[in-house]
Amino acid sequence: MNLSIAEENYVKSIYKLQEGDAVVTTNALAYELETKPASVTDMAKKLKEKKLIDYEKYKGITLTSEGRTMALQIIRRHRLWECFLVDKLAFSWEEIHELAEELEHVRSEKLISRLSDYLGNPVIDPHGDPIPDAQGKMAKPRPQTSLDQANARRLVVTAVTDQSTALLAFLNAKNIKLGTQLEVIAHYEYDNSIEIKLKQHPAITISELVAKNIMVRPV
Amino acid sequence: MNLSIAEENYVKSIYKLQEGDAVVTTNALAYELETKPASVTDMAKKLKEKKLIDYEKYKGITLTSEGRTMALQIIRRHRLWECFLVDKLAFSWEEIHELAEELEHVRSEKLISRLSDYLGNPVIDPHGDPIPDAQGKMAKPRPQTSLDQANARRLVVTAVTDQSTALLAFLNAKNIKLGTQLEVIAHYEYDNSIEIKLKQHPAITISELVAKNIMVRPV
DNA sequence: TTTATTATTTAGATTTGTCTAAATAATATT
DNA sequence: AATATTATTTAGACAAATCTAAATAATAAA
Ligand SMILES: [Mn+2]
Ligand SMILES: [Mn+2]
Ligand SMILES: [Mn+2]
Ligand SMILES: [Mn+2]
Repeated sequence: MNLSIAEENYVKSIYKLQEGDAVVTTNALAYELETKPASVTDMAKKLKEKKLIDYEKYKGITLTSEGRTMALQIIRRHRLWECFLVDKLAFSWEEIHELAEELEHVRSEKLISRLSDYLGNPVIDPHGDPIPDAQGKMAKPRPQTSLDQANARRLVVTAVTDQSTALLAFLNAKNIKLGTQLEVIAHYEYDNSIEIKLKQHPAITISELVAKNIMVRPV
Repeated sequence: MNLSIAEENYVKSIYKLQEGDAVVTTNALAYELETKPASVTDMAKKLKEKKLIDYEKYKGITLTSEGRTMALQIIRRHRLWECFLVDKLAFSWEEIHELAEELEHVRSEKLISRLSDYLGNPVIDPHGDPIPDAQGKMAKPRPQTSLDQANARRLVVTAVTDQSTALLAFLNAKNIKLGTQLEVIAHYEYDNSIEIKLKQHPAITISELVAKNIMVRPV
């Protein structure tokens, strides 16, 4: 089945909001896609018709297995293009999401399999997210927690859950990237901010919001 | 001004059919875009409104200088992606046009300038067509003629004017590519076919239609 | 358990890009 | 010059994707 660009964006967003099994609400999807709830309802009917989602009025949306397959293909294309932009064209991680948002809609199995080979068949993208293979299988991410909930002291950054330019630019300014090792110095109860130290850098304090979006594992 | 994908395809096709200065007819454009004349008339009104073409009822279409600028940008993107597909992903020249037809619509100055750098700022694409630079300037192609009109005996292939998979696959089968040197053995008046010989290959006879689409210059 | 609030859907429009069929203009033929 | 043919445009329709405003359902608060 051949999806339009709009349909692909819906399917991808539903996958993202589902996080495994949860039901996706009309409002949440409208917010994610920066559109209006009425538009989501319209599209939900179409996607149901195409058997990509399960949907009953007022009951929310979930992907069918066919829909999930579609989503994983789109995500694969998105993340491979992100790798290309960073590895080959020297873009930095906050610039690539928007571009990949468009490149992901060029549908060609052959193009993507060649691109993957060319990049050395990477399994994680520049934000630390796993890349599905041609069959839709993803490397199960190694156990990781958000920085605000980590209890070990010495940690390594494994992913970033918010790909907004604002957060990524902030992390650039603080020299935090994937693989960066850091040490937790203190938790401040008052605002849940966290003091951390990177090698060769003075200690800095980051807000709870930032900490929630940095994924880490014990080094 | 931001063009839709459909508008970009129209502008590019108009540029192609204009060949410098000629007026483009409604029918010719409909044929080129595989659409209907009525659709072309509708779009012509929109493009005129956006000042990308000069158009008066029944008088045909020409690009304004703004339209030409747009066309050259799209062509630049198209041809750079073609280079990428051949040079980096090892596609062959008959597979790339369709893919570039989609990739060309990802609009990002920065992406294209990085891609161009990455490819070594090529000035001709895999079909021998010149690539406009960021300002829209193209290397004036070295004087070349179609094989059926060449009068020198020893020639080198410089471009192919028809990018159809059918022709390109034929040329592959006959080991003819850009840079291939060949010798004209005979012209046959009856059907205007031409006998040619490539080094290390037996002589072959090619039809007038093929010869018309192979561009050459004296070696 | 009513009532108020929030979430979702429907009704009806709009924009973009396309189409078919019919009308009109331009060009070619007799 | 009249007629036939071809090219182009118009009229009216349609599908996709979106929107606003109004109606309805679900949920929370009183
Ligand atoms: Mn997208
Ligand atoms: Mn990513
Ligand atoms: Mn195109
Ligand atoms: Mn080309």
